[in-house]
Parts: sequence; C-alpha cells; structure tokens
Amino acid sequence: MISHMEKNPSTLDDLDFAILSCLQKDGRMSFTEIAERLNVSVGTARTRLNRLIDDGIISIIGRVDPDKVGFGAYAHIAVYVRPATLKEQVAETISQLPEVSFLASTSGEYDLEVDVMCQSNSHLVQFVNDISVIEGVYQTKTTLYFKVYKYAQPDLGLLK
Amino acid sequence: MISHMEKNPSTLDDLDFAILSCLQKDGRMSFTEIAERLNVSVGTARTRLNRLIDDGIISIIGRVDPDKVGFGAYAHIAVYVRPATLKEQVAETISQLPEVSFLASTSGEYDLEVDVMCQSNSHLVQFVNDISVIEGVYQTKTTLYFKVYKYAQPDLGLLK
DNA sequence: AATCAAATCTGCATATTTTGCAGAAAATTA
DNA sequence: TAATTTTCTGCAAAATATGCAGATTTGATT
Repeated sequence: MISHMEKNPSTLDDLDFAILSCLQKDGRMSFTEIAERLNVSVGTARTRLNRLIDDGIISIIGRVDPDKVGFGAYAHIAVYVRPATLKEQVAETISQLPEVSFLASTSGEYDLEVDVMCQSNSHLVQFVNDISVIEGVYQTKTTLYFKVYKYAQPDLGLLK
Repeated sequence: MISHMEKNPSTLDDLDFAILSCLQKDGRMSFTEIAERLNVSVGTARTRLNRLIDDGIISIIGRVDPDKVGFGAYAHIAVYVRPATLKEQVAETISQLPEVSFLASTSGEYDLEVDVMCQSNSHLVQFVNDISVIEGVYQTKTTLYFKVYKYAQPDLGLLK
C-alpha cells in the first residue's frame, strides 16, 4: 500500500502543466486568475498548485538580479575532487555556504559545479580560497559571468 | 530632470532588503504577512514590493524541478565564438531558443555559457547540433548535470 | 459489466487579502 | 524656513483565499 504517491512526470496531466506554465510566467498569479484562464474552479486550481509546490515539482522563488542588488561578482567555479569518493561529502559542505546559488555534480572534466554570488572580486577570491581548503578539493577553476543575457525557465511545451 | 530613477544598490534600504529576503523564502508571501513581519503598513509593503518587481530587482518565478517534470537532460554548454565580434549576435540567437534556461558571457576560456533543459539525451544532441551551426559558433563543450544539490538564492545578509 | 473505495472536483459561505485613494508625515530642494 | 516632492498610513470597497460538504470521476476488484 502506498500512502503518498510521489509525483513523477507520468503522473502530471495537462492541467498540471498548464498551471506550471502560468506560474513560470508570474509566480504571484492568483488561484482565481489561474482558474479562469484554465476553466476550472478555484478550488481545483488551488489543490493542484499547492500539491505541485508540496511535491517540489515547482518552487516559487524570488530571484534577485545580482548586479542591481549589489553582488558585483557572479561566478562559476569548477571543482575537481580527489579522491572521487569524497564528492558527496564535499558537495554537502559547499552547499551550506551562503554565497552558493547553484551546486551540481557533472559528467565532465571536473566533478562539481558551483555558482556563487559575491559582493566583490575580493570576496570571491576569499570564497575560492575557502573552498580550496575543504578536504577532497583538489583543484578549482573560476570563471566570471560578465553579462547575463537570459535567466528564464524552459518552455514546458517541449515536453508535449 | 530624471523622471524615473533606476534602482541601483545604493538606493535599496534595509526595508527593501528585508522584503527581498521574504520573497526569496516564499515568492507567494502576501503583502499582509510581509507587512506584519516587518512592522510596516500593508500599503508600504505593497508599494515597495511592486517597485522592486517593476525595476527588475527581483523576479518572482516558478522554477520547475527538471527531473520531476520530465527534462531528462539538464546540461551546461560552453560555447566558443570566432570571430569574437559575433558574440552579441550569437547570444541573441541562442537566447531565443526555448530549451535555454541560462545564458551569459564569461571571462574564461570560452565565450558564452548556455544552460539547457532537454527532454532526453537525443534531444540534447539535437540542440547542440542546432547551435553548432549558428554563424560564429566555433566550438562547443557539453557537460551534463547529474545531480543538483542546491538551487537557491544567495544570502542577502552577505551585502550588509 | 457492476460494485466499491479512493481521489478529485465544484460551489458556496466566511474569512482574509488586496486595491484605490486621500490625508498625514517625512525627506528633499531652493 | 518654506515649498515641493516623495513616502507612508489607514480606511472602505472589491477581490481573493479558505474550509467544507456533496457530487463526480477514476481505478481496482470481482
């Protein structure tokens, strides 16, 4: 017996996708407006949307513009872990750091990718120094993001 | 005479930062709740928040979990542009593609970084082929994201 | 195919939130 | 200091969210 079915792609129907699309456009769209656009009752829109959020299918987040808010150094750091067995542990440590906005393990030449927002170049240098001394971090390569052209959500229509 | 003052870091006060913090935690937090937490009137919270959004300082977006929603291939593509003068033009073209969730110019070895969400590996291959034939794209290097450990917003407290 | 159980949807009444606006307070400028 | 602009507050009206009971649909089992 399964008490709570975890959502996976196959359990998302057209209505779910339509709600996700609405939220991608405007994370503060009201239940009422979503319901009207999709021709369902407010209750339905609310139930679905709340479940999508609870199940972690979508997160409604406020994303600050790093420049406008004062993060002068937005960067990408490639992290090489040796021995490779320490990867999870290193990831755990790095994910705690407040500057980190994105952290993932990768298939490529390096093992972990860390995106960070720092106040200034010197703060960034400090940050890179800090992660360089974590046990298991063998090497790092830092790349600055100069100009962000797009920061959006992929078109869910691609999944149809 | 300046009719509309563009916001820059120095014009954001403590209340603005406090509102941004609330929205980073929950993009759907109501004006009322924000007002109560910060001990200001609802009208003030509303005016500030709307202005922060209008000025592009923060965007409230629904971010879907690529795995759960059916994007089986989440990847990072390093793009080398030759001649370098075509960079803006290439960026413009790539930013139109629906798979692209992030696009920025960088300081490093490569010129542009493109993050994409594709349905499958074959869709990703197709995508990489498509951008490889764009005029000015000299070379690409694709790295898959295997596991995302963190996808959050940086701590605004770092700016204090 | 019929039945039952579980899940989902709808619509309504109530509670809460948002919106528009006018006047008070604060900040800015001359 | 006075004038001007900007920001804040509080109130009433409109819009929205919430809780819930009953209807509908879906899915599993026989």
